[in-house]
Amino acid sequence: MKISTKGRYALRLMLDIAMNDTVEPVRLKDTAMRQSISVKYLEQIISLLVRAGYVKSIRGPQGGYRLAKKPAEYTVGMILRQVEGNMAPVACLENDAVDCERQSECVTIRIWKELDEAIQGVLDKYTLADLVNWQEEQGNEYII
Amino acid sequence: MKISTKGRYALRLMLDIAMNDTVEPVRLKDTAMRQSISVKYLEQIISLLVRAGYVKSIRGPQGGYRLAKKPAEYTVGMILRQVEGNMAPVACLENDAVDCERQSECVTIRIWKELDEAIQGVLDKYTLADLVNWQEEQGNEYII
DNA sequence: TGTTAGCCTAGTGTGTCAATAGGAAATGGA
DNA sequence: TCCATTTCCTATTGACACACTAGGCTAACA
Repeated sequence: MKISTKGRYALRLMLDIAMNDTVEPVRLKDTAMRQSISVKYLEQIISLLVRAGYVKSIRGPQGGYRLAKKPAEYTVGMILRQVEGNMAPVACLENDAVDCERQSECVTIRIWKELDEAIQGVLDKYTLADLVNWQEEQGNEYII
Repeated sequence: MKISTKGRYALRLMLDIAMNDTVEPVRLKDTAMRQSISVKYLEQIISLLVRAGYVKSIRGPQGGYRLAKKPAEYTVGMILRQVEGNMAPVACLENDAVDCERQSECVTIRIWKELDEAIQGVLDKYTLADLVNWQEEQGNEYII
């Protein structure tokens, strides 16, 4: 029951882009430095976000990445679901789940359903904008 | 972000014992039949529950397993945490976590903390007794 | 003393995780 | 036009966990 590095890094990556998008787009090289994650690994993660249309890329020198929309338009859940796949705690709650033959007599699914709702509830309650605000409130002056 | 079969089976196993504990203790062979899980795999899972003191074993012929306490005294979370290890969504929230060097500037941890509370909240809200009730309400007559 | 149960440890195939590696393609500047 | 920079794409790899299976041992009842 763990969120993988891919999911956690994706969130930090999106936050890093949100916070450093100035005149120039954000280069992965710089994000990699700031976040202590390899460029190569970030490339893989961001390709998922580009394909989803969450991030726009600009190639060549002075290229980089920009958010496609405003930070407030991305919930944490949207980002995690994009890179982690489904965030449901059991497979039978996934959209494309093959239905389980025990489903009719299954009572544990009630727990999993409520758990799923609780998880998605928290993850969709916050947006990138919230993270940006928190980061600005807290200790960001130290980093500059 | 998935609960493993070990966790899911443990819950079904405890529920099965709770529902079939009569004069004779519950044999794994029977649970295996009812739940469509191999005896060998159930043995491994139940050994974790015996060690935790959640289940008492009786050896020899007419042996089997009994719950050590009443169904209402086991929350779903207790059972899952026992076999799955920690149910925290990120490693840095575990009891014995080595502290992360980025922790002071980390804002994503606020999300993970709230997520963790939501998860434990749901899992500790229900007990085995609830599952027993649900099972009795619903379709249990079909199985008999 | 044999059968029936639980107890214990080892092994195994499969897959995912968490990266690293290498090169191709685009683009702006000298 | 060439070069440096940056994104894009695919392959590979080591480690580890997952989900079991297998085999033998021990306790207890009849």
